[in-house]
Amino acid sequence: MRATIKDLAESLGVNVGTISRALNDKPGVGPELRKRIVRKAAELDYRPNGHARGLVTQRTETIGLLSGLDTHAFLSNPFYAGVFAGIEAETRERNHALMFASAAQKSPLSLGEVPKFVVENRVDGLLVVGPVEVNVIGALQDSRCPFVVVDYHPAAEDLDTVVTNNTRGARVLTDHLLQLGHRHIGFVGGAPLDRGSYHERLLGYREALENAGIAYRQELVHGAAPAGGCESAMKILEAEPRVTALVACNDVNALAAYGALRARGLSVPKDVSVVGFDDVPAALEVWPPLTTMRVDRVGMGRKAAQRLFQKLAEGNATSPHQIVFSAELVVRASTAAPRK
Amino acid sequence: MRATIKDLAESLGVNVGTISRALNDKPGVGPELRKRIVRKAAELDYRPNGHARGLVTQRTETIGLLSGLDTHAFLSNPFYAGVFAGIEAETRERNHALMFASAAQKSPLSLGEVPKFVVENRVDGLLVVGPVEVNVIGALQDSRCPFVVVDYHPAAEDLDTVVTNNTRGARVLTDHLLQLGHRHIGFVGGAPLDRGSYHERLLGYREALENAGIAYRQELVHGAAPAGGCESAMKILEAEPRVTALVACNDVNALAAYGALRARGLSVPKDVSVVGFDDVPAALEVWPPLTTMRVDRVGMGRKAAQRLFQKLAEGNATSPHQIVFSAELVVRASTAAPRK
DNA sequence: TTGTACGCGTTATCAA
DNA sequence: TTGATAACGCGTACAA
Repeated sequence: MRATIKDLAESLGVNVGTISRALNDKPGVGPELRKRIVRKAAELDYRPNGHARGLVTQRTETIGLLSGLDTHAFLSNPFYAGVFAGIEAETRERNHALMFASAAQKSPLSLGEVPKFVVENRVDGLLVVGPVEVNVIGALQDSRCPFVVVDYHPAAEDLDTVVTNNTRGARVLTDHLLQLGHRHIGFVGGAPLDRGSYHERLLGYREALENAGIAYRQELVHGAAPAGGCESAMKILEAEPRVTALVACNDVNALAAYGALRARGLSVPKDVSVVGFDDVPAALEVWPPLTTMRVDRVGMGRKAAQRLFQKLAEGNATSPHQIVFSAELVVRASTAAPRK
Repeated sequence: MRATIKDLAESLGVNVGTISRALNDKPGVGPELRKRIVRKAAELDYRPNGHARGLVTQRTETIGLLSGLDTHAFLSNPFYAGVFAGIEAETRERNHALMFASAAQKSPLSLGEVPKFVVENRVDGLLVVGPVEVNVIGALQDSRCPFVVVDYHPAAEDLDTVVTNNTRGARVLTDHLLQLGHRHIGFVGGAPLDRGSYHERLLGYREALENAGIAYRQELVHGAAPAGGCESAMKILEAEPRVTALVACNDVNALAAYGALRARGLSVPKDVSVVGFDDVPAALEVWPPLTTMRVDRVGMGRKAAQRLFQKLAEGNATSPHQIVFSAELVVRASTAAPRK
């Protein structure tokens, strides 16, 4: 059994209150006694019990990370893995612990329930990563637990968010293809496509087309299942064989589309150019290396955590910030002028 | 402010003890009163405070996940992502929360410090995933916090572990190459290579070679940095241009080796066959699809969590179990007979 | 069946 | 500067 503050007090013949003050660097303890207490604490390997402390201070020094996606899908996506890593780094540096939970579709959380660790007051604040059901956002607001949303910005909600400029990014990518001379350009989607980042990227694709005077065609847009880029690309090529370029909602789906093209005997970029989004490590390892938008995913995670800590310090009363990260076009070998 | 058990008691005119019994399904409450209490609790949205409960029960209904690697490296590896997902699923189904921390090289944890959430009694048990410093294992044993190690088995320690049969797997892979007729086979390593899974895979590679009467050559083995498969493959090919096959310590490094081969104008599998380990999703998406060992990583995570819960139930006194998962050879298009 | 009261390990507010 | 003691919110023996 680990030593408690009481053991420490008894072994030194002083009061527990004094121990507490000494170890928490509060005034009101003689320098000599303080020395003795600190030494004895190290000797007994005393560590304050988190629950007891949390009970009285109402702070847990813990923050929660809530994924909008199913856990496996979340972690398999290098983008989210980077955000997670950034959050973890910032959290660790501030001496806070990190809890994880997922509010995926089918889970009770998606019905507007708040994660266990929130209702039980075991986290000081929450980082919501990725598209979550709107119910969840509502429940969170009711819970009065400070939170910041990363990579998602529900329309018409005034929240603290950290997002990428998705629409602009997709427009830049599509413009790149248009400038190369492409006219028949498909969009390989992801799930969900009706909201969140992929939706915004679809919007950017559409904007770029319309600016170029090219009609938006529903049948050139496909994708609902997570990591279903291969299937989506297949469907697009069936619907319109003249397609010479594909904009994918992210790198993972872009690389999956490579497979579909290979299966049809089409080569990248000679027959079809492909662009992705996120610049995941694999984008550089495949052949041909993928043209994509680079996003500072670790930085986004860090920034979101920083904002959350700021809210915690300021008492959750500050007006919401919307922080936008810009993505940067990285041209590689997966894009070229269309054939002939 | 969230309602406490006291609020609930007062609003019903009964005692807090009765409330506690009613809500925890303990005997000693009349069915009628119990009904009223349950209804009122729902009405006030009462949830017991985790700290207060943890303080008295000495259980937190939380388990910790400790990564042996740096967080980014950990999450970027689909193998570990799968283990994480399995752990999360099992944990969630048992109504426990999950905390995450990393005991990477440079962190104070690696010097034998135990994670904050362990010393503060905020987790009931711990899952250690991947190769950790031996100091950490020692500290954990001293802490008397029940734990299970996944994908790592320190030599000469009698621990609860869940691992893959790495040596056998690498032998199977190498035998596959030998049967195809390869004689000059390199090994693309990873970090760490002196212990843990990659070390065991190296052993299996070595065993297979020696069984086939082929001398083990130090210069055909390279790799220390994480995800340094490209660089390692380069060095091996420089050291011995006659190499016709590469065994990689995992799929991620195998795919990185593809890049090195492309850079030298070598084609897979015509010039050089490549095999990986883990069967990550990308192994199927690249060209050519990778011959590899399939590992049930989600199952390993689940199993480890199950074992941990079993230990918690049985009071940590049971003798350690070593659970070994077998990997399965998946032959795809990245392997063929050597040229000529 | 219900109520009382103690204790879990801290921090914080008083007195001394 | 130090000590005593009351919270914090809950579970649980024990008494009624």
